[in-house]
Amino acid sequence: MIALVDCNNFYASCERVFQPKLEHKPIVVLSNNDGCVIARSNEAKALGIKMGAPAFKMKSIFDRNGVYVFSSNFALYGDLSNRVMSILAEGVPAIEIYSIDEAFLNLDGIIKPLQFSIDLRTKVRKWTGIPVSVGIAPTKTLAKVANHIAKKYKKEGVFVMKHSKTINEVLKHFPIDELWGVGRQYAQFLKERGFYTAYDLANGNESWVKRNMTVNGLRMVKELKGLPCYALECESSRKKNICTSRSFGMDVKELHELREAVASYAATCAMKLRKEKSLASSIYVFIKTNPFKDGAKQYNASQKFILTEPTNDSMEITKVALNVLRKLYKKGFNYKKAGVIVGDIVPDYSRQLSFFHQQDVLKRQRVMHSLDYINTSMGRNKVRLAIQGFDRKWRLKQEKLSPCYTTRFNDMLEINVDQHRVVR
DNA sequence: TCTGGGGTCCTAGGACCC
DNA sequence: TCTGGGGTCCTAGGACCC
Repeated sequence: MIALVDCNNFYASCERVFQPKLEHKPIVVLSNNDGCVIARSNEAKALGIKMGAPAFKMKSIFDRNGVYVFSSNFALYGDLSNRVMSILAEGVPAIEIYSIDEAFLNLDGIIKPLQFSIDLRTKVRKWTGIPVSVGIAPTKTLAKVANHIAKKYKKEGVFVMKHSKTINEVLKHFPIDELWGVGRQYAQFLKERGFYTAYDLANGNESWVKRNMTVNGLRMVKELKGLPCYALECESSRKKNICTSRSFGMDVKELHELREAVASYAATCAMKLRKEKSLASSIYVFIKTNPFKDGAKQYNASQKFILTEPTNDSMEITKVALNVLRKLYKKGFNYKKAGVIVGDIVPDYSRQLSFFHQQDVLKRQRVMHSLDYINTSMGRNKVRLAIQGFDRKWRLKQEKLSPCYTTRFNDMLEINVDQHRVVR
């Protein structure tokens, strides 16, 4: 059996951990740049606040209902995620960390999955403050279904779906559009052809499904029937592309500002590559104007550059990215977003050093190593390329950022013991 | 004023190889 | 009359996930 453990309203729950007064209060977390709603507590969902809704359109609802609004604080969420995952990893033979707030667990050898999961859930809550739901079933797709049921209907937050009678009963009431692997397009397509529930799809004609929904659709049908098609992926696999992109906090017109931003994104990509022990062979840069601005002149441009030798050197990648940017840039537009994607990634041990540049490459590797060491121990961007800029006016808007309670000394929670009162 | 930021996989079609 | 059979690689586009 496979368990899917999913943190409830994860980002909102993270904000609550160090501010217990937010318990039972509506909370939303906004995307970068404080743009859209990307997480909601149950109370916020009950107010009808939709996932992905633009924050500025929701402002009156926020004000009227005393909604607590947060900018996203990924340092906090990432750290709490690591804590949850390490607790889950104890006591099961294998774990696949599927996303920041979800993990599949292999329950082989666990005799009482239900009691085990209830205990696990209590432990995670007690040790981290994060509430989780657990769905248990013979396949990943069914575990996802079970998790939905656990979260929605089960007080104890756990649901086991083992026997085909239970499975069929659940699938008959499970809307097709909530299935893992059915997005908006497939949902509409399937409904137009009379498939409304997971049960309808599970009993569909397999070759028809394969023809219309590719081999992935076929796998989904088999998994719904209890035949596993997706194994647990426990080794984190090497990324094939790495992207760093942001919207700007303001309109950006000038090349020198875009250069700061693109250089920063390129350097971040290089850092992510080094963290993965990978090298990239291609660098793709894009810039775009704001598509939501009515009547504004629009311009989107992008270009890929293939390197002669793969690299993860910040200076090299930045230099190439800036050369591409120079070709893309046109004066007279208000740019809203830019990004860098490094691709054609290979492991760093596969590097072929060129005969002529061997010494240079080794020297630069040492520089990069020192750079990472300083920035890891003393704070992000403590040492950076000058071109990345100093005032960085284009940076994100993050007006409602909570403290990094667990990852920054200055943000640590202070408790006044005498008065039994939390000071911060 | 104001609309996120990451990823993956599959397929078809074209170009090319022997 | 009749024109093979097996591949790979690349790209664009479309779907999905969190």
